[in-house]
Amino acid sequence: MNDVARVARVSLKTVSRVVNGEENVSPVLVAQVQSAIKLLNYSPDIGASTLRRSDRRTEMIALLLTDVGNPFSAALHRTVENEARTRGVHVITGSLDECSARERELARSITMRRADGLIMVPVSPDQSYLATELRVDTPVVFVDRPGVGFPGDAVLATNVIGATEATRHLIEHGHRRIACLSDDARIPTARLRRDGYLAGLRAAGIAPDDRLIVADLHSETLVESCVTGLFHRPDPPTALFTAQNLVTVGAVRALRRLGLHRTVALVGFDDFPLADLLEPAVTVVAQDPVMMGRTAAQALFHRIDGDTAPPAEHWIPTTLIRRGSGELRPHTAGHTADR
Amino acid sequence: MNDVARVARVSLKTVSRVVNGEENVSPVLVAQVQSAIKLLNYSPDIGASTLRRSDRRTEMIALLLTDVGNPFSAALHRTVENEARTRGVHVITGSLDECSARERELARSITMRRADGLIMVPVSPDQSYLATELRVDTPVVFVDRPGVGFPGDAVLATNVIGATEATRHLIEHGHRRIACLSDDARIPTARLRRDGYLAGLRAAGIAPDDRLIVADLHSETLVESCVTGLFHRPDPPTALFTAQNLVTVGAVRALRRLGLHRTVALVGFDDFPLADLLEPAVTVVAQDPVMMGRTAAQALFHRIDGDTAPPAEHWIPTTLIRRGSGELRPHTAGHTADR
DNA sequence: AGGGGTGGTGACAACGTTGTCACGGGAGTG
DNA sequence: CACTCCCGTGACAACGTTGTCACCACCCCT
Repeated sequence: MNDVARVARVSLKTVSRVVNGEENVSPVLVAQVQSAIKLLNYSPDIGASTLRRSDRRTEMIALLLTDVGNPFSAALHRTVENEARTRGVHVITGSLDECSARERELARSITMRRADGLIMVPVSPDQSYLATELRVDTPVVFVDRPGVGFPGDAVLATNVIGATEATRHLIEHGHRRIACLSDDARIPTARLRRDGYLAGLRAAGIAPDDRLIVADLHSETLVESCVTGLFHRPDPPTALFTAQNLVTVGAVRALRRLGLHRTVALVGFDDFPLADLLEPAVTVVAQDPVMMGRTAAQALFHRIDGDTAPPAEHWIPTTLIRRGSGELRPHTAGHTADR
Repeated sequence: MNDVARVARVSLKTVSRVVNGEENVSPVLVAQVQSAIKLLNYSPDIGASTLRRSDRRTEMIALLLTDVGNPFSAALHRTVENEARTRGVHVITGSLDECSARERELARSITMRRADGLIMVPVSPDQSYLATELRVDTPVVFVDRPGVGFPGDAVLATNVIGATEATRHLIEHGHRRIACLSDDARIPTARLRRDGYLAGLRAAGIAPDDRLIVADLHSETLVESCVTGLFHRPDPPTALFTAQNLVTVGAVRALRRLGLHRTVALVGFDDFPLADLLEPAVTVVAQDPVMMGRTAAQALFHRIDGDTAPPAEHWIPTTLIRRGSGELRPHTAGHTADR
């Protein structure tokens, strides 16, 4: 910028004015400065600018997801990016992998980078550390799961309602022995979806059977062996409710292998690409990651713009999508656990 | 930092030394400074530090993808992030959407943020603008497609070889009328894959039939209507080679609708989740996004570390994965009883 | 005892930018 | 004609850091 000023024969400040499009600079000087900028390939340094400006905006927001490679996270990311783009704001992302240490580490890093705001899928059981870690007045929006111990808006899917609806749907199709398979029980959404499942059973007067409720299925192979185990027991379920994406896919694989995919009903929580092309197509309770991302971004920008209302919860409804697997009726003929 | 110095009763510089873990500070002062840091919740400002340091590293790299929401991009992103994480570097991403203007816009923004390096899937026909846009000595690595007009390493899949292999595979299973469906012809990979297809035909002495070669299928509905059209003509293909992800999925949908999915063979370029669970499971030429991401990141960091060798091309091999759809033999029932 | 390290510390300038203030001059007002 | 006002411009300090240099106090040599 110094060089530009020298070449354009104006002061530093005038260059600054031109670069920032301020008013009250004579057209002659504007032209001089602009041609000097072009001549020197000058590019302003946003970091230095941020340092000096009074508002201290970096025009960057941070987005901490479970895993930028997974479809739900990627969809969120894309929506947040779209929303940020309209404001000329950049998104800087990180994958947490359900690891608390990683969450703190990234929060610290975000702070050192002075992001204007933070959208996160909280992973550790408690976010109160943000109070000291984060710079004051950095707004935080939690997505998918509520934050604990730190005030921030939350954007949440209707997990309980959706799971109840899935369960009721299966019950309405004649099932009474419905298994509930979920991933890591420490994840709040997993617990809420199981609660919804239990509520669905209760509403129909069905006593839950602990042997049909399995948690901590955090890998696809675990899901497969669990499902296989269920159907090698005397009193197998006639339907499955799978409380997460990867669990659903694992269950499909297992049922396929057991030859039961046209026999055992299945409803999954969270939609996934190609669910409609499987045979049978998979009935799911779909979340709306686009709506969640947009809502979160808009909430964050409101806060950045100075909204100081108390933290709000935004509930994004889920939708039951009937595709076939959830409409199978229970088979009365003896089950065929192959082999 | 000023406050910390005051509270710890040391100079600014000593605080800096402690924060950066420099040697030759007496343990007593280190302890004083650290407790002052804790007391004040001090967090260093990486922006200010970057501004002053002689190396000017921001510890951020930029990653420009076609769309962070699409599985191939998301997989690349995740791998690059992993690689960057080991070096304490952040990744800042952007989606280009095959839009040249967006590419330039983001390149400019990256420059203003002074990213240490850039990994990009080039979208516009020419990247020579980077020479003036980018800060000198900012290394660039192109992924998936070569860059034009600007020197940078390139990490490329073996598109031609992979497409030839797919075509040969179909020919070996008895097909002679093989359609080639690809997306936007302006995308280099689309052209290369078509070239590979043509080479495969040529090697087998099969004359290409222009009516079986369709490009610019940039939406799934377009693919569906195209496939439908192909099979309503007198001389339909017995096999399809689809040159991209979404095209493959569109073709699966169309074949399904026509009831031809067990009749017409299909090989797709680029793998996708659940391809193995469709019926028939989809044979693909799989790219290796993990290897591509890792290679790109490593190449970039080498450059950042000062490697000044001339730009290199890294070829990442593709793999034919036989799953069923590509092993279907041509049906003789139809018009031409070839066999 | 004197000379040459070396280890620990701080003063100060500088990175690239913008906020603040001051100044000169021309237009508008009484 | 004097007074005010505002417009266009620039000088200067400051943002939060770190590189450079200088300083003092010690220790180890001869």
